[in-house]
Amino acid sequence: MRAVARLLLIEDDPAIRIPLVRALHERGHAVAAEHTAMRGLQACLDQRPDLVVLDLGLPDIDGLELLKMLRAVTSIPIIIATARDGDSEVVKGLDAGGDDYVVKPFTAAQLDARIRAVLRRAGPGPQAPEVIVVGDLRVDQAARQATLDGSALDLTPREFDLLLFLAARAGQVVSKRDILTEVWQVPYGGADKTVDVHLSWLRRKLGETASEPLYLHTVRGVGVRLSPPDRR
Amino acid sequence: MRAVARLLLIEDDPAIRIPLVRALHERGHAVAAEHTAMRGLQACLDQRPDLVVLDLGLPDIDGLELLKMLRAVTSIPIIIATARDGDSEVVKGLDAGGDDYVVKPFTAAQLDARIRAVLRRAGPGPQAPEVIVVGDLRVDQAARQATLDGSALDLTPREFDLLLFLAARAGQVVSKRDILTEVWQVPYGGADKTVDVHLSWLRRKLGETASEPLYLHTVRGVGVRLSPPDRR
DNA sequence: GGGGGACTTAAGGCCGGGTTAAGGGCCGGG
DNA sequence: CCCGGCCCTTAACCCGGCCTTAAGTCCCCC
Repeated sequence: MRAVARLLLIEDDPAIRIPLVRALHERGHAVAAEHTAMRGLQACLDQRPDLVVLDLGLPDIDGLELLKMLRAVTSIPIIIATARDGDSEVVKGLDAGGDDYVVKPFTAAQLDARIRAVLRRAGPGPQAPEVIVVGDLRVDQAARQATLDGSALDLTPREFDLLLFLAARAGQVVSKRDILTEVWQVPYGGADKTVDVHLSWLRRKLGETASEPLYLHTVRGVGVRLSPPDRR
Repeated sequence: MRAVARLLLIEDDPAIRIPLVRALHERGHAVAAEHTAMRGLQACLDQRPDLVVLDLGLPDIDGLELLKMLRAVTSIPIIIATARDGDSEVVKGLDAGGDDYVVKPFTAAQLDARIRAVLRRAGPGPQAPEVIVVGDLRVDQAARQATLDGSALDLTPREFDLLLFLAARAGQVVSKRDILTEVWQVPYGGADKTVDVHLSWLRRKLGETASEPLYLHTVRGVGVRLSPPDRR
């Protein structure tokens, strides 16, 4: 787990927000705070926090709507912290994608414990081993280095990120939209030709072309898949 | 996610246990129940449930101790459901390894929502490859790849969609009307000849013809059925 | 024997993806 | 502070394959 978790608190009431930021900070978290849904959404995309604490009663957009918007683009852990204590509210909040739901008033100690519980479960997430091996391709995450048949590949940062993303999902088809949002960190953009260009360069460095693929198989209409070459 | 989650409820009070088992079962879970910590531990090791709902006030061993014992050997999601509502109790429960903490009395709806939230986050364990197998034919949904006798089939997007649609309904006759609306996504079109053409190409790639079918059996006047070849 | 549904093959248009080249921005070094 | 290089983006063009439409033939069933 990360030494210090980066939290984002989205809460409009200063009487709650300010002391809560202080309390969470004292408990060893790095805390950012926003007071509207739109600013919270923006901060979420910019900062990529480890966890979001979300109030439902926001001035501009209802928190449930914001939650659904966030869930459309990210799987960041989200804890709902709100005054709405109705049973159906809790169910709706959790089903909309919330990881936990605490009702005001709550103590900082309990919120902190719930934060730690959620982070513990979400943390390792998609088990990211140090080095991913696909066929004769090795991708070393920590060293940010990839080798093919034992010889190092000279990759640019984006190329490595792209290769790492694909290697972590080896055997599965990945859409270019997913690549764009996850690797390029853009919420939604039409210009996915950039991905094509980088794929092309990656292919060249892998010693293959789109028409004679070894590792990067394009699945027309869907995306690309990284899988070991057919030995025949 | 699994079609149906296998839950284990550890709760000594029959006045709570019995209706709760019933309520969770009605909500689509497979529920087992134990009334002591030791039996719960044993059941946990034997059955390997997908999630445990744990009461803290058990007759033989305190629930917190049981939680720590479980955490020493497994990472199964555990939701604590108890009457102890003290703040420090919640913190201790979560820090001991609980994934969530609900205080009695709670509704079955809320517990169910929390169960779903925790399961969603704990996710499909290692991996859940969605592969459909019919005879020597394998259809891998995530990889969008089909293999026959172990060798990969080179299918076009529509061909794969068609094969997947049929494989998901293996053994059943599917009308071309259904294929047209589901695979081609057209509300209603008379030109279902396109389906015939694709079926023909699919047959060729499967190494069969309509007169010598292996997997794709046409049912005249009704539609087509995908089923394993007769071994002779 | 006739009719109709089904299968196959052929041809053409269209769209998605690949590759290359040029331009601009950022960063490090001189 | 300036310069140079690397890297990313954008744009343009090309290419190939896939889907559709059309037409012909077969075969089953009436």
